[in-house]
Amino acid sequence: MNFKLPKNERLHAEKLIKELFNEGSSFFLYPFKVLFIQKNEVKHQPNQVLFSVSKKKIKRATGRNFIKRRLREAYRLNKHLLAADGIIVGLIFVGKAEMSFAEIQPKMIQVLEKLNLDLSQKPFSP
RNA sequence: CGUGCAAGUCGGCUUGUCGCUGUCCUGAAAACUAUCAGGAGAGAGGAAAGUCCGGGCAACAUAGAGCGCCAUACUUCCUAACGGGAAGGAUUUCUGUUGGUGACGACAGGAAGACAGACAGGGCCACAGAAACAAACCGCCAAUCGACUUUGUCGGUGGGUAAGGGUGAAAAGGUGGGGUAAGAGCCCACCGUCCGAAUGGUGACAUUCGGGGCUAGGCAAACCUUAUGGGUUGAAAGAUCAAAUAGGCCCCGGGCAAAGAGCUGCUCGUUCGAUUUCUGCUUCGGCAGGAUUCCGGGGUGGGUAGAUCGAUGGACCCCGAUCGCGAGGUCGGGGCUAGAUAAAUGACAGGUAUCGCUCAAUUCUUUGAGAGAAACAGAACCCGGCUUACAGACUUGCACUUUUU
RNA sequence: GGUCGGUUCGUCUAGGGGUUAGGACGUAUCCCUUUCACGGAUAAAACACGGGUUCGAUUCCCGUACCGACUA
Repeated sequence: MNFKLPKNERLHAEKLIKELFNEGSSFFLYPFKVLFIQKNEVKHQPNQVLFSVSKKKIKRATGRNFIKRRLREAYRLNKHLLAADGIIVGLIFVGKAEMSFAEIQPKMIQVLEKLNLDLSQKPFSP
């Protein structure tokens, strides 16, 4: 099983990020706000994911780095739950305190399962 | 041994699995960039932080001078530079000893500070107080006039007077003596202060001698003056390469003869044209070329997304010698030590060092087990400082307490 | 990343060295009214924090914390 997370599976293009925030669908699942959009022109290509932690919620840069690393780790170990189909996902951490990996991982699994369900219900996204 | 203060050093170590970002090597595919697999080796700090100063670097600007604005301000030195640092000076203050009737001084040790200028100028100094810069409210004093209970007291007049009172943060040099109607640097000695000279010191300044009677309240961290420095903007600076789409320009081919083009958000309307126009030839029927407009193709310039450089070998680090009180300088040898860009150092499972807590054993200070604690904090072009945050460990020096000798 | 500005009652603000820190809305009490509202009177309530300059600091200077604006 592929546990890698190279650069082409992380979202870094400014145009796609703007599109995600302006036109993507979203839902809350504490401690995350999840944004997602499915692009037809990049179908059957690897999914791209973006992690973000608010400066308002976590004041110290050290704490933000820890959260982002744990999010990345949780996604890396569980990304097989989501079919690779050109899905762009934004994971925004909205919790107030730092969380350990043992707390984050079950939440990440819930998020990916819910995302899979939503996408299968409406297969044709704009 | 313990506690406190100051200075300095360090800021856990390690095994396995799965991952992230550069570098090098090998292989695959490809031959412009770029991709994949495997291996080796590297991968946050003392403050990376705050962005408070200084410099490198880059672009732009730039005749000279002045005004303005900002910053700095004892001296000498260090440095690429600094508002940083070192050494020193004076001042203030604290402690101890000591001299003097006193004002005050001497010596030793410690601490502190943005420490130029208040006879360049204007300004401010609330309340209180007579008066806040050069002052007569109370008081003191002799003279003169008047009254009375006549050698004194009271009141008036024009004067003298800064010793005393009270107010205030601050009241016009201070102490002691002489002097006087009372007083006053009015006079003397000393202390302070100012001016000049000599000596010592690179200098800030110090010491000694002589003189002035003293003319000088505070605020410049308010305006200001003097001296010195500052061109502006910051790596998202700047340089190079460069898709797709839509414009610009050039070339080629084709269509058409008014079908159109411009103004306008759109309609109406309006302008140009409507014998399309211009040039040449002409047998006057037209023909050729160009312009305008539409369609298609090709090229080219700027430039967006994006990519590369800038950008990590440097005022670098370690060791030794040498010069200097020191900050630091010079010489020699060795080393290469993050380079990301929606932004890399992580996750999980153990072992171990440190710290106390609980339980058990025990030769009574050790052993074993258990559950914990472990700070401040994340490079963003790079350096030199400053400031702020910080669990704990170690080294050195000083002070104090207790015990033993 | 860089450059600037601000912090005053619960809220919005004035004051830029001088001792009661002012105003509006809000809050509380009383009056008015049969009652409520309106109106009137009174009261409580603040200079972000730590140093420094000064006789004296909300004001001037330095540092810290927090908030905001601009810059592509």
